Amino acid sequence: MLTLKYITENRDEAIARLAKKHFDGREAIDQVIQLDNQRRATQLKLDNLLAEINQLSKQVGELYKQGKRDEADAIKNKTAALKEESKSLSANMDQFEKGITDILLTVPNVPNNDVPEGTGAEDNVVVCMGGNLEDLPKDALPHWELAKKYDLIDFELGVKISGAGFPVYKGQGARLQRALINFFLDEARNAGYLEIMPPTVVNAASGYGTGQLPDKEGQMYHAEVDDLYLIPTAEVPVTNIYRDVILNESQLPIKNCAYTQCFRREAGSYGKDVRGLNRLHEFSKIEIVRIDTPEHSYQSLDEMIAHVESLVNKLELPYRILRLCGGDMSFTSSITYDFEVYSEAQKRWLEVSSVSNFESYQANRLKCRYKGADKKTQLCHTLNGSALALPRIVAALLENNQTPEGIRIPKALVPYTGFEWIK
RNA sequence: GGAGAGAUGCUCGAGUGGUUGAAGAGGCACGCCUGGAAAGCGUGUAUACGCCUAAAGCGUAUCGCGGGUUCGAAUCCCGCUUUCUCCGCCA
Repeated sequence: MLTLKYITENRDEAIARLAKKHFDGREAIDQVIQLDNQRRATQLKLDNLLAEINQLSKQVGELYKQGKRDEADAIKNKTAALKEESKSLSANMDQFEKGITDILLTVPNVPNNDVPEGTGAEDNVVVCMGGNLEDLPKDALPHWELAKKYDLIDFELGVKISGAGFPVYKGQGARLQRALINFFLDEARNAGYLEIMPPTVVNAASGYGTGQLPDKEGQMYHAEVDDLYLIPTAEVPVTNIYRDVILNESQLPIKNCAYTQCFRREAGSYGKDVRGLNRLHEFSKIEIVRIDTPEHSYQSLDEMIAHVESLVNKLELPYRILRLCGGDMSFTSSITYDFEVYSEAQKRWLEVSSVSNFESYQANRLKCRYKGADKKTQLCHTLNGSALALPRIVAALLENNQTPEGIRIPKALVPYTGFEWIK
């Protein structure tokens, strides 16, 4: 969430920047400012009152030591009234603070100035294109047909075991999954990321830390008996490593990567978007996460984009990079770049990665701070990106590399798959 | 799942009702000393919020978390979380 300090000191700027996300922040921000004023006034009163009580209590101790019981009892009566007052002031404080937090949780992050104006996907800006668009024969098959033809993925079997959106990978299909996971992890490690294997279920505090709760509650699977959530991305457990942590500036930037299965309920999805591998309830993803200083976080973002770009290049996939417009960005992001690969057989672009800088928005909820050379403690910037999500990469690989002889595996991947062709 | 014992600052560790934000030791930082280093000596070493234009300073809160008792709680009581030991179960 945005910091109270930013909102109270930059009211007009915050409102103007939020407008780019098509969020009308006027009411929320003015309410926050008003509650903050009440909070300050109340704290001043409360602090003074508590100081008085502390003073009197010390006197009581002294008087008892000196044996002056009557004087001590007189002061005791005095503090009783003060204490009643402090209780009600303290209750007010809690209310003001809760009110402020509740509102701040509903206010999205302010977008970076480079974020383009726009309301939806059609307004995103293509900043870069790469790779070669393959010429496929007219009878080219979509990946769900190829998966069946070569017996790589069994969607119906998944329905039987779990439900729609839980495919079963078999034979070369399963080996391709494992190969991609290892390939992506090795590439990340070579780029300096520390490999993490985190839990795939998290508690509510972690959900709040990265912002999945409360606003995306319905998108996560929830194990109610134990009040645990299945993670929608490794971002959640990995970023929460740094919850309530004060780092030293010399540790930054922190670079972590993790492979996990990801679980998404995808309530409300339908149609061609969910065909085959395009949208699943469970899928594999390698995530890269960085914690950095405000001064360096945009260089980190560039490095992350370059890393993801190197992956799609090595996989020989045609791709484009989009800078998302204000209307298409996520709630918590300050700036987001999407990677899409082209699926020749489906004639559409498939999103395979999303790389974002959250600036201090996530860090503020996480209380992830660092101490610089000047001994000052301040909020970190957090960033993350997929590097990469498997299903749509698999879809594009199968579709774009289909030939009459079988499906060709890109060179970079062969050492991992152990086979050059899917036949 | 059952029984018992713990949880104190960067770390170790003292503290069982009254200037205890917290002894002592270690670590770390800075300074002195030294040709240089070690040793030694000195100083400093949490976070959040508030007051103040700001700094300095002051106030409040924080000894796993949340509540309670009390004029006053790290210390007493209740609930929760978590760690360890033993028993049970188990990949």
